[in-house]
Amino acid sequence: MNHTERKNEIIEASITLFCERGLDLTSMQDIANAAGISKATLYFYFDSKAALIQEVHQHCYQMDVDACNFGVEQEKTAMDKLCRRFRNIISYSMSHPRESMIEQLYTASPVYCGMPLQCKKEFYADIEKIVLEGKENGEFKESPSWLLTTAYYGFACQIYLKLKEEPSLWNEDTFNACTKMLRGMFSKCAGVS
Amino acid sequence: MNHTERKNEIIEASITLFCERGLDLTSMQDIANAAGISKATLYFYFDSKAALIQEVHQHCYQMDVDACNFGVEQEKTAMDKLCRRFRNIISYSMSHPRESMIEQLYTASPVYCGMPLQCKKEFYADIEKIVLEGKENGEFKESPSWLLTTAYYGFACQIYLKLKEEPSLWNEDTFNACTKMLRGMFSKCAGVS
Amino acid sequence: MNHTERKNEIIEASITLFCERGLDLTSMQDIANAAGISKATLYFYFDSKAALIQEVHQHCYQMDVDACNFGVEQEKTAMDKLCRRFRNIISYSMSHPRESMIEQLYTASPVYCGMPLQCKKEFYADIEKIVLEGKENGEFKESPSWLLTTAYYGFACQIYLKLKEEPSLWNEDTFNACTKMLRGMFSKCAGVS
Amino acid sequence: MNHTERKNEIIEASITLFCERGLDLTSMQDIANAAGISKATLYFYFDSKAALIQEVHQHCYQMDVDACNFGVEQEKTAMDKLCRRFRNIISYSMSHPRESMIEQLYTASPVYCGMPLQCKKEFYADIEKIVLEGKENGEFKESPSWLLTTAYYGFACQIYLKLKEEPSLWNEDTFNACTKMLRGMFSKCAGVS
DNA sequence: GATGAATGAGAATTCATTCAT
DNA sequence: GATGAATGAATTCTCATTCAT
Repeated sequence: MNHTERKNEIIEASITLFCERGLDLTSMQDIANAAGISKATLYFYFDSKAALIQEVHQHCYQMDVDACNFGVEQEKTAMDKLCRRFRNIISYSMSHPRESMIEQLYTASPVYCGMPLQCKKEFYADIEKIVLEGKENGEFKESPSWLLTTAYYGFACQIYLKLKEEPSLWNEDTFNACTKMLRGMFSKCAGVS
Repeated sequence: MNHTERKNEIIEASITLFCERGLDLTSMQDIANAAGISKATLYFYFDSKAALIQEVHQHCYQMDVDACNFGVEQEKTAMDKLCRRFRNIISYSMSHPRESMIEQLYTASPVYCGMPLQCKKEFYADIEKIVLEGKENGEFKESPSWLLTTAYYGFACQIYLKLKEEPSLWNEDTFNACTKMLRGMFSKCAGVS
Repeated sequence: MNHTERKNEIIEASITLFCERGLDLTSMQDIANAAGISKATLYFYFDSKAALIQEVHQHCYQMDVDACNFGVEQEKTAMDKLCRRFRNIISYSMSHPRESMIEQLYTASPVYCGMPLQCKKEFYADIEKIVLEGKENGEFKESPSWLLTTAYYGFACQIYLKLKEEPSLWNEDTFNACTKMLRGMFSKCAGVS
Repeated sequence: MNHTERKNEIIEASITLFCERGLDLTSMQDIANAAGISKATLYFYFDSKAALIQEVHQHCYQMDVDACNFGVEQEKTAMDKLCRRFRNIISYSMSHPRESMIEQLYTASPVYCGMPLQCKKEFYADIEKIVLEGKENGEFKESPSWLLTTAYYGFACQIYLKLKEEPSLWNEDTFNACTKMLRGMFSKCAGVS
């Protein structure tokens, strides 16, 4: 096993433990044990616990960002892109509950992540790009783009949290109901009643 | 100072520290120091750190629930109730950032709160009641009530997180834009385009 | 046993261990064991190892300063004062070898004591006062007072180190030979040959 | 670079680090980094940290011994030899502060050097030889030769320590004042007043 | 010759909790 | 009610040393 492989193994073990006990209550000893190496060896791969957490989060975050963008560009309308992206978010999160949780743990920690939204920059940028596109071509409401972006993000995250607790709710009907709500939120004509 | 007053003082000190360092990295000694009492005395008021965290969260959660429901019943339509409730959420959170953060910290912790959504039961119940009312009287979409409830909750939470980082964004225009989006999400006629 | 007594007990235990193994190779665990308390209790009395070392050194240094000055003021001539002081230095060091060694260990450490001579300020000041007195009343050489002071201090310290390794050398004859040398070093009339 | 050159490079790096952090708080890793080699390679050149310290000290000590004896034999009187030696000591120490400090660190350590004076054998022997010569030919006092030797050594060492902190004090006047004191200490006729 | 990888032992320090006073 | 004193267990991190390659 080479350096990178061993490092990934440690990251994998860390992810599992962090999800079970949280970042702070998981000790380096716990991680070393789970990875089948000594504590000292753990420090050979990561300079400190903070550095390990950083890398673990980066690993999970990057997977998430990539998964969410998959196939989005091929959709034609901005609305279709948002919906595709939504499906990606949920699919990825449902199939990677541990990685998703790492992101939540990291984001929630006042110690490791001071600015919750700052540390999700790429996410916000990717969504906002679609929002701006939708506003420019007249698909979307006149609402400020930060608001549309934030609303979309909150919608998606919360739906995921719900589905995580009751996975059986995730099916094509649910997805359709979600897109209907997204259209209501974003489409120019909607909500003026 | 009587028992309850002193207890509240400890809770206040805890809230501040928990926000700065997180639940796990704040020690009982830190709290005792901040409250101006000895560590041993702290244990006179709270059986354990877990119990203290529990009470601190309960304190914050209850304030939040009460603040969010304020005046909601007096609104006529379900939509108006949701909007009123939304304004309450944001107003309360903006004026009580520490208490709001405690809720986030608690909810995010896999140790103290296993089921994130379960520990927000009242919240969900209160929202769902309005949602059901709206569906019954034909105001709202046919979407499953759990979805409407979840979407509303995610929308509100995320908007707050954004406003927390940029408080100047919170004004009447923003509120109007939010209600427009909420109508789009919930109103029967919207988003069918 | 009250706080101060227990603290002194810890200092005593520390002195012994530091002499045997040096400052850095004596662990807080070693000290706790020797003092018959737990490591955590040790930290109740001293904030850190550095603080403990500081206090241990201060304790030893103060004893030394006091012992060396004993009876010096009652001597008439500056030369007699220097000789009396010399006898004090040797007597104290011979009867307190551990405390003397602590001073050497501390002074020699680039970590704990950056400026060796600075941390012996009182010593130098006490000697220099006598030197200046001797120069003013014409007893001593015209040599710079820093030189006389330094020479005296070096002389005394090294004699002690020798006597420590061969204690049987310390007797009245030796003392007389020493005073003869001191007179040679300091007296105006001497060394001009 | 051959074996010896590389070894000397390691010794050089060690000297610098030992002076900054002391013997015990300098790690083999620190030294390897400073020498630009891996920790494992370091063990190719030195069997253990103790062996490295031993060699580093020996290196510094030998330089010191050689420098101090330079030209001494060519002086005629024992007194001139002592003075020449004194100048050598100070000159060497001032131009090799790191090497001098290594000797102090080593001598002060109860772990590496149990008998401080024993480990300076050559020094003592070299000085005592001159002292005996001076006593035999009637130049020096009748004082025991160990005392004269020790006094000389202490005088020289302490003057150096002072000059190290204030190098500007070292000039020809100071040297003359020192020789005057040495004469006072050693010359038969002096200090009998 | 050189080094990446590994580790057992141990370092300083902290923590939640207890209890006699 | 309040606290000084105490501690076992755990935490992060380091160190000298080894060995297969």
